[in-house]
Amino acid sequence: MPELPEVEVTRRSFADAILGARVTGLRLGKPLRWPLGVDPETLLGARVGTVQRRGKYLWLPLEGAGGLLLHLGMSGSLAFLDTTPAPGAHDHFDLHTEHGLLRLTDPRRFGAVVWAAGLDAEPVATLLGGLGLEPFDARFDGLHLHARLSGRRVAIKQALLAGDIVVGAGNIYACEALFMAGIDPRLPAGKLSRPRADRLAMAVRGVLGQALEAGGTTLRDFRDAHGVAGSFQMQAQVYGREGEACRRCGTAIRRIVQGQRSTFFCPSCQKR
DNA sequence: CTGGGCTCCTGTCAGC
DNA sequence: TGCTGACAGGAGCCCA
Repeated sequence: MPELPEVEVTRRSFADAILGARVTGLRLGKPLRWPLGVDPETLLGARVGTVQRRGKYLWLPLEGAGGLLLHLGMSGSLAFLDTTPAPGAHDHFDLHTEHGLLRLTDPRRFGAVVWAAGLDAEPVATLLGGLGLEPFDARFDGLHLHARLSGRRVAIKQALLAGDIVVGAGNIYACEALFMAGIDPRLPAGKLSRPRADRLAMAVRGVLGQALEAGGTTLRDFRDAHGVAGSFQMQAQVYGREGEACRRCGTAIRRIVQGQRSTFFCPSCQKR
C-alpha cells in the first residue's frame, strides 16, 4: 500500500501529536515481518522524539531507549487514537503513550516494527544502509540517475522500484513517473539517455510531490493517522487503467508484468 | 556485481 | 451461493 507519499502523509499526521509523550505501554499482536528485538518493558517511560522518515520507513526515537523502525509493508497503516478500542484481528502493534495510542493495523503482516539502539545500530543500519537518495534531496538529479543506471540491463521500471538509486517510488508512482517522462517501462535502464534521465528525475519528484499534496493514494484502505483518505488515485494517468483511454492521446492503456508486478503504460506516449 | 524468482500473509473480486 | 485462481500499494533473500 504505502509508498513514500503515504508514509510521509502518515508521519506528518501524528508526529507533532506524539512528540514528547512518554511510553506507557506496549502490546504485540501476531508476528510481523521481524521480531521487535527488545524487551518491551525497557521502553516504558521513554519519551518519543521527532518522528522521521527514510524511504518508506519511519523512525520513532525513544529518548534514552533507542528507537523503533516502522514499515507499513503492503497493507499497513497507522492510527493515532485518543481512545483505546479493543484491538481488531489485524491490529498487531500498539504503542500507548501519554498523548494517545499509536496503533499499527496490517492485515498481510508484511510490515515491521523493529527496535534498535540508534539509526546506526543493527538491524536498522543494514536495513537503511542500502537505500538510494531521497527524491527531494538536491543530489538526486538526472546526472545522478544516469550515472547509476549506466551498464544496467534491467528494465527502467524495475530499477526505479528497487530503491537503491532513489527511494520512495513504489508500483503506482514508478508507473506514473515513467508516463510523465514519456519513457517505456521496458527500456533497459542503461539505455536511458542523459536528457531523458533529466526528465525522469524531474518526473519522479513531480509525481511524488503531487501525490504528497493530494494526501497520498487511497486505492482501498490507506488512511493517515487520523483516518483521512488520500485522493491521488483521481489523478492517476496509467496505474490501474488497463484498457482505458490514455488521457493524453486516447490510446488504450496496457498492462504487462515485470518482476511479478503489474506495470501500466501508454504504448503510444511512452517510447523506448 | 547483476538479474531473476520466490517468499512472507490475508483479503477481495471475477468467473464458473 | 460456493469454490478457485488471480491479484494486491513491499522488499529481503537466495541462487545462478
